[in-house]
Amino acid sequence: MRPTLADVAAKAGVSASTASLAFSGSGPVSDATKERVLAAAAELGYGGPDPRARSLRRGRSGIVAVVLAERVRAAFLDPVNIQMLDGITEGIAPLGAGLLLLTDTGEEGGNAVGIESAPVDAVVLIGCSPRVGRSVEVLRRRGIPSVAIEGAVGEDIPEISIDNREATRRGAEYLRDLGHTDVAIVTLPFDAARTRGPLTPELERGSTADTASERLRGARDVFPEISGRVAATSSIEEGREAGKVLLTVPAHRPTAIIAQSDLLATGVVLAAEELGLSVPGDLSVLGFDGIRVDGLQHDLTTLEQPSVDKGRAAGEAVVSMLAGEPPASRCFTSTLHVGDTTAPPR
Amino acid sequence: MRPTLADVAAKAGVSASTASLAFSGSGPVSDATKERVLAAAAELGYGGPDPRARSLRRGRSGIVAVVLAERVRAAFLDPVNIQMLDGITEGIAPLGAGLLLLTDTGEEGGNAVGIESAPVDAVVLIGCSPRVGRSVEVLRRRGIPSVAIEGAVGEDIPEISIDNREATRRGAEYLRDLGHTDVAIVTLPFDAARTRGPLTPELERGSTADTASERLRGARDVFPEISGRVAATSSIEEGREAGKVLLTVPAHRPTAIIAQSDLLATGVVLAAEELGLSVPGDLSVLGFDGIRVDGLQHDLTTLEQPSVDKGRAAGEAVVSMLAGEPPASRCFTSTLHVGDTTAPPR
DNA sequence: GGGGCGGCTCGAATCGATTCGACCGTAGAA
DNA sequence: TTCTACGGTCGAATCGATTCGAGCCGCCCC
Repeated sequence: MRPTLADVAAKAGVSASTASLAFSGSGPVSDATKERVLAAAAELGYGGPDPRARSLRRGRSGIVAVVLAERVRAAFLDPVNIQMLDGITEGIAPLGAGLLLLTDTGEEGGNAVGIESAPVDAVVLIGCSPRVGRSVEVLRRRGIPSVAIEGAVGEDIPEISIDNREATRRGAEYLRDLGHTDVAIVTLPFDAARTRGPLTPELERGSTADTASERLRGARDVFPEISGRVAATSSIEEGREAGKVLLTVPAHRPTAIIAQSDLLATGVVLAAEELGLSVPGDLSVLGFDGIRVDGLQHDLTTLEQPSVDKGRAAGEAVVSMLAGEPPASRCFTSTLHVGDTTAPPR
Repeated sequence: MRPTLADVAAKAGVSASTASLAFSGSGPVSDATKERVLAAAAELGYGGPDPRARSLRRGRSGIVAVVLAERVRAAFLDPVNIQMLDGITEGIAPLGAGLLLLTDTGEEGGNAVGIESAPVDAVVLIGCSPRVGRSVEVLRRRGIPSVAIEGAVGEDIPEISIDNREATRRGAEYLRDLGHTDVAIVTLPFDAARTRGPLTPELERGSTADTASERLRGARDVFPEISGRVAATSSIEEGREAGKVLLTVPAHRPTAIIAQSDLLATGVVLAAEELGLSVPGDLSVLGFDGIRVDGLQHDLTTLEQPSVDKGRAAGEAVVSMLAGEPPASRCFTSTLHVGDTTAPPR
């Protein structure tokens, strides 16, 4: 058996309470006693108070969960997510808590630790679908503060978002003002199944992804008849594929493409160039996010969103909720960055 | 007060033990009773057993910690780390555990949850310095299985590594066989302070980074007099800066540069091209890792290491240690991938 | 010398669930 | 009819630490 605090206390000739005081540092303990306890601990090979017991008693575990909508590798492919993660880290810094990575991939398999069974103090949901509703209900019951970034999951949980629709509209207006009328779109996936393919009314109607829907609405505000492709995820590769399909219909080739993420936009640019089209000469491309895509030769025209701020806001939100303050949603605004991937149509 | 299992049991008219059985599913409970308990729980707004209490009693928390050597954002900049993370996820899948992200950034500040105070079942250290030695000692005392990836941290903790020295040597030999004699190197940082600058004997001597040291040795095996620059981190930007410095000394410009990571190598390629040098015509560049750098026009000549496998092996190692099996180290081998960034010198 | 006060230490309750062995009633077997 | 077996339930101990109020002791001051 591994030694416990009680063993250490016994060895040091003090009570368990005193030994606890000696370890936690707080509370009045004479130096002599403290030293005796520490010595006893060292001798017994005691590794300090068990975090499990401590967290039960204290009611805090020092862990904040981050729930991703997709598997870890996929999520981290997009720098936006990493930036948000970084922001969250900053936001919860006063808590000194660790980040527990969880994924919202359908039901939890068997013994899998999910949102419901992890000893966490708070939860940040990133881009989660309403599918997590049931889990969120459990969190509410347990009184675990939760915040959602981009994704409405429940009434009383605050949401950190951006002006997806308005931002996209501004971008679309910019394209229109340049003279574009023939515009296509490459969207993020609409459902949990991440169906790839043409943009159909069914897909739109069955959408569980607010971000994709809102950005699409913004585009429709300016180009009501816009059509396009739905990507399976936010990646350069997906963008390239979608771009190829959209651009190899010469009869009706668009003069501009709105992509719902910079990664997708980058893919579209690459697809265009592979097809011998010049950007922005033959094709204008508008992105979304404002990340710097490593290696892309262009300065993407895009809607810059404050990813790190979003993460930080989410972190700060759970901190204040943990402190008993009421939850507060927050909406950031994006700004149009005009780069060199947009120009008037030929 | 939030309801507890006892409250639910009372409401349902059963004992706490029976209620527990009803929730955990295991154990013989009549359907009628189970239903009554669940109904009582629903009525009371009970959110299921408290994970904290459960983990204390069971002795397992369902959480595996991953300790990174640098802050989250920095670590995830390098795809190698993400790949390893993904591998770890696969490796520990049978555990169904969540991944707790922790960083080894010096001492733990105040209330910060560190390796020592987090309720984890196992720990995977990634590229950590011996600085974590003290924490590892605590883990040993607590009997928490630990594994290190690339970084010797203690005698009895198994290490998952690759043949850093031999691999680099093979790469260097390849360069030598191509005819290069004037070769420089861009290394990963040698110390926790991440000092950037020229490669000096002091830096080398004070190294706490095995990976950088071993790869350097491998290069020295072939080019004993090799000199170069130390980067502050593995990134394209750092590689570019180092490359610029190395290549703007025309009097003694190297014909080949060995970079200790693909990100650094990419930066070197970009630096060369910015200076009007052609790769591989004027300069050969050798990388390390075998990641596909998004957007780089070249097919990097590099030493491919099995990152995902490393992560998976680490995950499997902690799983087997958790099952009581003795720890086992493992060393993978890297293979030279010849791309289009190396050629004989002019 | 007595009262009071302050600093340290101790007991005991508590956090919330899990689990093992005991117990009970009934049904089937001998 | 009695014994066995078994499904179902309950009590009580346990996991390991924290915390609050009480108590003890010594010292200072009147």
